[in-house]
Amino acid sequence: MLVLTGPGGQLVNLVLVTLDRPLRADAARNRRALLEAAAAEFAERGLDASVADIAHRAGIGKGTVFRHFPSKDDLIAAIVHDRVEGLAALAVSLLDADDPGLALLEFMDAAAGHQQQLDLSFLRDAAGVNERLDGARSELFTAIIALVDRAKAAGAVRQDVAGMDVILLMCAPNHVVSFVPDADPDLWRRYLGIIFDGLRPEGAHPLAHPSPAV
Amino acid sequence: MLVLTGPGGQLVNLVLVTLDRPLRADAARNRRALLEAAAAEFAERGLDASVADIAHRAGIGKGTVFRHFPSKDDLIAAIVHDRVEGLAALAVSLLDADDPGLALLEFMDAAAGHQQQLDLSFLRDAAGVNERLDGARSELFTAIIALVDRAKAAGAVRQDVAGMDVILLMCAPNHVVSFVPDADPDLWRRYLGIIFDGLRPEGAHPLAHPSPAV
DNA sequence: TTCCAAGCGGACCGTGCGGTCATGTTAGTG
DNA sequence: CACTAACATGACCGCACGGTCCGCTTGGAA
Repeated sequence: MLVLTGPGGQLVNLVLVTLDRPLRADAARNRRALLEAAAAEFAERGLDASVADIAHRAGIGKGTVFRHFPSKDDLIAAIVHDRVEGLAALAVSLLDADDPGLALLEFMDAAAGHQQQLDLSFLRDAAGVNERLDGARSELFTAIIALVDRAKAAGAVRQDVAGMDVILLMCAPNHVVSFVPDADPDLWRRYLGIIFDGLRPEGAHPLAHPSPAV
Repeated sequence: MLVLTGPGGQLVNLVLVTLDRPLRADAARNRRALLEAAAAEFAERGLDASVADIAHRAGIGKGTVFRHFPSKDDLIAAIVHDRVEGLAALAVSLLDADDPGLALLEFMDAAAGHQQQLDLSFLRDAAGVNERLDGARSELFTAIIALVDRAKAAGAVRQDVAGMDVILLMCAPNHVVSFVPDADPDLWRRYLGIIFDGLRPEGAHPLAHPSPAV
């Protein structure tokens, strides 16, 4: 980052956008190991896992972590970006499935499965910090909303449910399961089932509160 | 705490159980302010709120906090104990309501409302550390299980749901809502509605995974 | 009014964190 | 080879936290 003084005295930040020179072999290897270790560590101990532990797990020095990512938040954002992008691609691909209701269920299933490895709390914490992440996130959100709209049109989910509801509720199964120690790794499926049943039209009771805006 | 050396050389800890001498007037006042401030701070910033901030909010010194509670965990446990006890009393009182289904819904409503002010994550974190808390918690759990059993017997909730499911799911609405910034404080009611609909017998689909043990 | 145990408070300590930097190492080009 | 830019490293820094401690203040019984 180059910092200059512009006319009027205000600071001008010129961010040198990654002119993606290919990484040296060792650097690329370390970067892969780092991302993998960080994902594993975050999955096991949450976002509070220390950079030092991550570096150790990756078999590299702590300084190397900060060579690849300027801050811990950027490291988190990189991992999250990958997941969000993957989920968005899945959501889009499910948009032309035969059964819209099943497609939505399949998506929520995959989303919960991914979250098992990384809590989605970044959606709250890492919003606004990283431009690329924000883009991927809104791409994911619009795909989910389309998925929900199709399911509603097909009568597979209740009419008073909105895309945002699914976005929020897909975080619930794993969170709920995190309370039970030594839980079966598939336990979240039970609660996804219950929650999805709550989204179905049969036996739906009027909701007391409107859905929040995206 | 008195630490002695017993026969064989091992340490013997004699915990002087609170021989509840009445607190001096100022101490009682400070203790009330402390508990109130801690509850508010934890509600706003989570369990990571610092002891120093809590003390400042209560208008007392940091040392005073540790005079009343030997550690931060004990402070948390005290607050949690109160809430758990309150919820348990409510659950028990709802056990002889006319409509078992409505009683369960009412309980979950109250539970979610309380959690709005204090995440229930203590159930995971503070287990095993505090004996009194463990007692209150198991009291709460058995009351909830009874509540669910009554609702099942009345046909108000699906047969394949267990008490533990409700215990876990009652944590979900507030967690889900925590992702939306500046959310309406009543938004959790929407998701409680959806989740409770998922517990109803109408439109229930078989669940893939059995309920965890208590 | 006296007196002291109970209570108070904030300077202080050890620890672990995210992040930096000067120095040493290595991949890859010629 | 040799040579350099890219890269790796871990000691180090500043900070904020939970928790301690000791000198001071005060409630309340006599």
